[in-house]
Amino acid sequence: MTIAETTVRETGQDFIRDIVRADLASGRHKTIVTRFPPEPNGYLHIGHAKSICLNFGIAEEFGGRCHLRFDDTNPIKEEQEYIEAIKQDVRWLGFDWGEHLYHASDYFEQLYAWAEHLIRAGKAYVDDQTQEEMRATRGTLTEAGTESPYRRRSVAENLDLFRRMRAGEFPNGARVLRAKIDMASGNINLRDPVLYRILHAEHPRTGRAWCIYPSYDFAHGQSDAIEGITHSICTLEFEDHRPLYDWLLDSLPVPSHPHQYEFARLNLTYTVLSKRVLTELVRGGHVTGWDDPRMPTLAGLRRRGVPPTAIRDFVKRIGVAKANSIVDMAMLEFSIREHLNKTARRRMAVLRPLKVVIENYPEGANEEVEALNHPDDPAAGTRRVPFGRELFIEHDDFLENPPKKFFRLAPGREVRLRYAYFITCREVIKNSAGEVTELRCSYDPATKGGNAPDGRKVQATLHWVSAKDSRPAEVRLYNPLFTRPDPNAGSFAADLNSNSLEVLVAVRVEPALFNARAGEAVQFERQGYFCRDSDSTPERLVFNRTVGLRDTWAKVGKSNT
RNA sequence: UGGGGCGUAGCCAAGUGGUAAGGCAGCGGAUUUUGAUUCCGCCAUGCGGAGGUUCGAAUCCUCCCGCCCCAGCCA
Repeated sequence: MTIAETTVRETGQDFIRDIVRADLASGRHKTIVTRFPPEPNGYLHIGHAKSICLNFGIAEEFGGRCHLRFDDTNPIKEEQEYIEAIKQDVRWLGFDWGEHLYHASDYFEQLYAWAEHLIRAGKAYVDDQTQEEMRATRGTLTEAGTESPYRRRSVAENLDLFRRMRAGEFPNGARVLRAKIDMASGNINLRDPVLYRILHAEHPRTGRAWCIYPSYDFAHGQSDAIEGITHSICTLEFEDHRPLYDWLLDSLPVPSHPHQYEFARLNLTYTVLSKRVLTELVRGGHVTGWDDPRMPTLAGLRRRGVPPTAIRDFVKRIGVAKANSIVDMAMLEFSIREHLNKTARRRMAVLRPLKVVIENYPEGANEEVEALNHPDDPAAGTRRVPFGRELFIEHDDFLENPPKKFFRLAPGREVRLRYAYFITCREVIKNSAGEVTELRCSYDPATKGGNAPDGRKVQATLHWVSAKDSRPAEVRLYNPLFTRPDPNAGSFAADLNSNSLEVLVAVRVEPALFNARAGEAVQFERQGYFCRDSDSTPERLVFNRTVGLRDTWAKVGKSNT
C-alpha cells in the first residue's frame, strides 16, 4: 500500500464520508455543514460520542462547520441542567461549535409561519379527534388508516382554529395540527402525521410564550434548512421519516433542502445506551448519579478517568455503517489502555496489603530508592520511594502452596521488590483462623536497585510500599453494570450486576500519590490505571480504577484451578 | 400479511466484476526490573442459503432464509 492510500484510510472511510466527498467533487456543495442535534432531556453517553465525532469530524476533515443544536421541542422532558451538561461534554470531547449554537426553539416563530403556509396550501388541517381516536383510525402495519372527519375543513376554519390553538383557547390534547398526506400509505409516518400539539408547559428557553409546540418531524428538517445544513446525519430508526422530511421541505418555502443520511447507532456489550434506562438507573438509585463512574455517560467516563482522546480513537476504530451491531467492550478498553499506557505516570499502590518484615534489615533505618515515572519515557524522570524494614505487598503475590506456574512469592522463594532488593520468604505467620497475616523475609543488600551482582535471576518483580511511609486510601473497582453482554433494555432490572462496585478500604499508597490531582491518570504498577475521585478529601484519598492492565496470569490461574 | 433497512471470522469493518484490507479478541514465540508494554508469527478456499449470468462473482440477476425499525399529541 502506498503512503497516499494509508493516509486516506487514517482519515476514516465510511459511506457518509464517501457521499460528502462526492458532493464536494461534483460541486453540489462548496462547504459542508453538519449538526449535532441532542434533545436536552438527559446526559450524553458514548453513543452520542459516535454521532458527535461523525458530525464534528466530517466538518473538520472537509473544512466545513458543525452546529450544536438543541432539539428542544418538548418542554415536558427538557431541562436547562441538561443543556449545560451537554455543552460541557461536547467541549470535553474536544469539539468546538464556535458561534454556531442554536435551538429549535429559536425557530418557533418561523416554524409557526410555515405551519400556516401549509394550511393555506391545503396541506395541513386541525384535527379534533382524541388521541385514542387517532390511534384507532391510523390503521395497522398491514391495513390502511381511515381519514379523519375533520380532514376536509376549509382553509379559513383551519387557520382560525390553529390561531386559537396558539392563543391558548384549548386545553392540552384538544386538537392537533396534522399534515394532509396519505392515510393509506405503507409508511405510517405519512398517515397524516401530527405537526403541532397543545402543551401548556414552561419551556426552559421560551418560558410561557408558547402553548403549542412543533413535533420532531415538523421542527427538524426545517431547522436544518434554516441553518443551511448540507448533510443531516441521524440514526437508522429515522430512515422511514425521510420521506416526510423531504415532503415538508418540498412543501415549504425553505431557504435550502438538506439531505438526511442514516447510520447504525452504537451498542456496547454489557451496556445499555438508552436514555430511558439511564434515567431510570439514576432515579432508581442503582447508581449515584449521571456521573457515576459505572455509567456509559460521558460524565461517568470522565469521572472514571477515561481520556477523551481514547473515546475519539475508539469511535474511529468502530467505523460507521448501516448494519446493527454490538461492539465488544474490549475494544473500548483497548483504546483506553493504549492511550493511558503512553501518558500515565507509574506509581505503586498495594490494593490488598500483606505485611512483610525484613528481619535482617536494620531497625530504624531510612532509605529511599529511585523509581522511574515511566519506563518508556525517560523525560518523565524519576522519583524517590521510601523503603523500610516493614513493607506491604499484594496479598495475591504470595501463595503458601504455589501451583506450577505461579512465579511470585512463596516459602523459601526469592523475588524482586521493584527498584529495591531481592527478598526471600523465610517464615509464614498466620492467625488463629489459619489465614496468612505476615511474612518474615530476608533481603540481599547486594541487590540494591534490583539486580544481583552474581547474575542470579528471579521469576517475579513485585510492587510494594513502606509500611510507615505509605498512607491508607480507598479504591473503587468497577465492573459492568449488567451481567449479560446483551442486556434487555425492556426489563433491565433482571440483568443488573449486583457486583458492579467493589470498594477496597485498606489500600496503601506511596507518597508520590498523596497529592494526586483529580482527573490525572496514573498507573498503579501491575494493577491498572487509576485516577483520584472527586470524593477525595485531604484526609481520605479515593481512587477510581479506570481499567485494569491486561492480565495473562489471571487467565492462566483460572485454567489452572 | 404493509413500508423501510441490514446480513463478510468470536466482535467491529473495508470491499462497488479481476481472485477476501485493517482493528479488537484469541493462540503461539522473542524481549522485559510491571505475568504490562513492545516486537514477530498464526487466525475466512470463504462473504446468510440455493440457483443463474460471466473467462472470472462478496460484488450482477432470480428465488429463499434470518435479523432490526415503524401503528407517541417522544425524539
